[in-house]
Amino acid sequence: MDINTIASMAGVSRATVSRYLNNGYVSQEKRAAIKRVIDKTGYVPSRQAKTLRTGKTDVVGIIIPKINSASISRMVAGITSVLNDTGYQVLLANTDNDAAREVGFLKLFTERRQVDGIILIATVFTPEHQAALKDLHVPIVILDQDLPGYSCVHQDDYDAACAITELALRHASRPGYIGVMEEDVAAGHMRRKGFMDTCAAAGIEVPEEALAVAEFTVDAGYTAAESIMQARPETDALVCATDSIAYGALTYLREHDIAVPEDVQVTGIGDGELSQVITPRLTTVHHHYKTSGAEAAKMLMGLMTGNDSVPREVKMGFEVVERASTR
Amino acid sequence: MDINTIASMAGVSRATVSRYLNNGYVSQEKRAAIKRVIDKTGYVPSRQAKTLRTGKTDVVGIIIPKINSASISRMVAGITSVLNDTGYQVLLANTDNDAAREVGFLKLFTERRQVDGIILIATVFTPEHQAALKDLHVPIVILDQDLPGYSCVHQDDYDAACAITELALRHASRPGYIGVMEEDVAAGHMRRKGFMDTCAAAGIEVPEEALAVAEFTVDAGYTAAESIMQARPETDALVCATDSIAYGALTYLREHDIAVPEDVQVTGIGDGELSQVITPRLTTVHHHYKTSGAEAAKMLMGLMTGNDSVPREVKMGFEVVERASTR
DNA sequence: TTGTAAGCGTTATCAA
DNA sequence: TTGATAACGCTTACAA
Repeated sequence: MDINTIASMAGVSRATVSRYLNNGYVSQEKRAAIKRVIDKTGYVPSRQAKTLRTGKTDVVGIIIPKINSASISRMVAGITSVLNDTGYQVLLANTDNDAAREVGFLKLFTERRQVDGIILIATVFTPEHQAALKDLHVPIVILDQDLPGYSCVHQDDYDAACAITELALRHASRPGYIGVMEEDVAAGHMRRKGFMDTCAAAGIEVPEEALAVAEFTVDAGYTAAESIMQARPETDALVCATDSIAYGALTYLREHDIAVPEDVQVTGIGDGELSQVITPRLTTVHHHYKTSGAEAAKMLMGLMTGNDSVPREVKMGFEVVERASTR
Repeated sequence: MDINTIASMAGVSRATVSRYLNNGYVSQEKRAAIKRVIDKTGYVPSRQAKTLRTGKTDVVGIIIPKINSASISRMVAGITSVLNDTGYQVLLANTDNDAAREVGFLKLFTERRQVDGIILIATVFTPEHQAALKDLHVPIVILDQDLPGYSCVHQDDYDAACAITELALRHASRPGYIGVMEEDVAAGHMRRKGFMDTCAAAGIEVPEEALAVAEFTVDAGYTAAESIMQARPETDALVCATDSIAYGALTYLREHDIAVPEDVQVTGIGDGELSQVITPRLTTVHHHYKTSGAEAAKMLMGLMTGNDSVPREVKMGFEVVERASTR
């Protein structure tokens, strides 16, 4: 069932059918005849052939480090919600936290000309990333990370960390910090810097042993809290780079009968669905992850349609959510 | 940069280059010459053209009701982990819990011949689903639901519900149940049936007001727990169809100073990452979601390569995880 | 072992 | 407003 079949059944040339399918420029009679045949046969044009001819795929590639993460899945939900409504489909690449694979998919998508645009949720940017980004010949939007020179949508990590640290410092003077790797500029570097700067501004010097680095998991949060509390038992606040890490810290403190928030305050960043469910309910920063995904998708649409060709950077707002894990 | 360019640069015909790219049957010299040219130019064959010619897309479509759900994202992670290693790519369709869209994507994927196979994580099966499934001309695997006649991978929902209910009944005689819609055979009907049958076997009659139906969310769990506890304050156990619902129930009980597990026991099903983090740690059933996703992907691979053409049903095992929310 | 030639199903250009 | 005709970039008989 191809365009030729339809054309002959409708008694027109295939060029006319093609016009019917696309712009228009077809007389009423022919239009009706073609419509009738298509309705009857259920003909659907071949995507591949169209793509081969036009170069447009109507697919956008999205590259993510991990799917089963609360923040990332919220961003993906935001992306798909706007893409669904615009006729684009989503090719999903999950790198499993492997930065090399990230570059691999970047190349794959563009070399094979499989996508009209890309949304990249990255953690680190290696020189290989930079090179691959340079070679891209489709528009790209970086999500959740701020890479100068590229269109991106990201959280206000520095200010969020400052705000939550300030809140913790209202009733604490010996804070500890559990962060993630510095190479992750957004969640690692910026949040840590926000914490450190705020402490410094308050005249507080944070000793080395009150600083820990963890993975993005509950277990890692547990272990990091343990190491800080053992090295410096007088710690009276644990500021954590993510909610998951904070969950782990809370678990450690509870198991060791350290009262939260009386003895030690705990804060997170991100505001996962469960932060208001754990005990004590977690004070954190609400980030608009889903909205940022939608924003990125809209921005990419703009770039793909060529309306919007200047790179823009969108920094999302946030809200401090004060709950029971701080005083 | 197409196959003709490479051919003429290497001094061979494009058929030879094509052979080089695919099966073989090329002399050593030509092979070397072609390799040199390809290495130098970085030529990558066009996917579209290949697909147009061969009909194979090397893409599998996956249809899911929701991305930001712990169980679903674990299944997707399992799927992508095996697909990544086999050279297939993933076209992702998120229906946002809209069953009509589910059918829409099913049709879209196959009519456009965009995928070589489909994995469907569905909740309900309407007559439209059945019709669309009939019309499919690519292999499909149903994940997390048992649809007779089709290849599927699903959890042992009935036995899991029985097991967890039995555990709760060791120290309870007036249990309540918070389920999800019956139309969802796996999570709705089977789990509820497991609960009811186990109660009946224990000689317990569960009154109407101790039965609630909720959405798959924490908030819905809270509300449902509220309605049961108000209608029947002597309730001494709340068996919940999912962990999220159980989180909500725990929150309600805590806010109303009802001791868990002393006054009311609470159980979930699914074992999300956070179930061991909340207070009290949740007794639940561990389902191997990620593994089931991987299993489904492998099964689909078998169907697509034509090795495995008989539909198979895989029922995953489970483990009861006894923690602090039961006695 | 290699080359020629005929498609795969579209869209776009150009005349009519 | 319509219809030939030439691509788009590849694979695969078939013949050499």
